[in-house]
Amino acid sequence: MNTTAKSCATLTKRLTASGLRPTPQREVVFKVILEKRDHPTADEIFARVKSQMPTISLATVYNCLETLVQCSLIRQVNLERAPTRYCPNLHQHAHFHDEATGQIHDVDLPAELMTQLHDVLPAGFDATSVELTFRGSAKPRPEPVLGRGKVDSHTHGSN
Amino acid sequence: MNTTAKSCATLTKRLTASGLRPTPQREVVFKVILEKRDHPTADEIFARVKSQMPTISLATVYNCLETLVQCSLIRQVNLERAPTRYCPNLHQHAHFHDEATGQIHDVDLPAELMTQLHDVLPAGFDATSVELTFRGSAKPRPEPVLGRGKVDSHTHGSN
DNA sequence: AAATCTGTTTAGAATTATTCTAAATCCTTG
DNA sequence: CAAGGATTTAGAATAATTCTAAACAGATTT
Repeated sequence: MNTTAKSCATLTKRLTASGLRPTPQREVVFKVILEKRDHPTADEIFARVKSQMPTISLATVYNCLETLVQCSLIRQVNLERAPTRYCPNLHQHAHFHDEATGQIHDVDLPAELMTQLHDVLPAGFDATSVELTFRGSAKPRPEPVLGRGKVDSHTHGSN
Repeated sequence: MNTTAKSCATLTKRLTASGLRPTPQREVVFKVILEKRDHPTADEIFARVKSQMPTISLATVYNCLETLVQCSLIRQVNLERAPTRYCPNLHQHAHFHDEATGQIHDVDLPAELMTQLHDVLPAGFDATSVELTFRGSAKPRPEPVLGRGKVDSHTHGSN
């Protein structure tokens, strides 16, 4: 079973579980996001999708994205005052926004740190989600990975 | 020296340090944000400011806010797809966004945790700022403060 | 198969926060 | 006082997103 088929199965499962239909539009939007593992805006996704399905409308892309987010198949990333971006990486991770290049990098968050983050909340505060964003600049690294932490490999959990 | 006079002095100092002028508009916008320590939008600030200075324009409020943010006199808070909010609390803190009420609460972040956050970044990644936002719901607490952490008192550093 | 029903897609209009523009005004300094 | 740069202002412009209402699709019932 290849990745596309697998993710398509996941999509169908999640959608039907919520009483929603696995439409061709939803499939292609999801596929496009998984394919190129960056953090595209709705417009960029629209452009990529149109080459495969020229009749799709921007409104549909927005609809599909909302659905996919609701089904926890993708994540939404809100930066500054910029258009929303979408992220296929479902692992717990933070975002590093390189202000020089505009690029967004995923940064792994150790489970231990997540625990500590939640412990920072006073009693009575129940967080359903945490968003952590760094802003700054990243030096280009000639070597693969040599840091203290590591940049997430963007895998879409196979579970 | 009362708080208003003090913060006004800070404002003047910071502005002139950047070659900017301490105008009445900038003063009143800053004052209004310090007065009611919530997280107002530009529109809300505009409304509050207009009662004191009826001739001010919304564009000016936006201009002033941008200036104040640049001088690190206030902080900008970006939530979801909602209008930008502004925050007078300059302590290192996170935000808790109560989805039920729409309210935003400041949450203190221990310096120790900040260090750990920065340590999560791979080498070559230099963060100039960190934004941490929790989303969820907060149970109303009848008692003052009883949590593990504590809700920030919103003070505007007197240094 | 026709009729129905619900969910989905679509194009385009509408909304809305924010930024831009260009003119008027205000300070500061010569 | 005149000149010059910064600031304010009203209103227009922009741009991301949402809304609307009609068309469509696919499953289910008759």
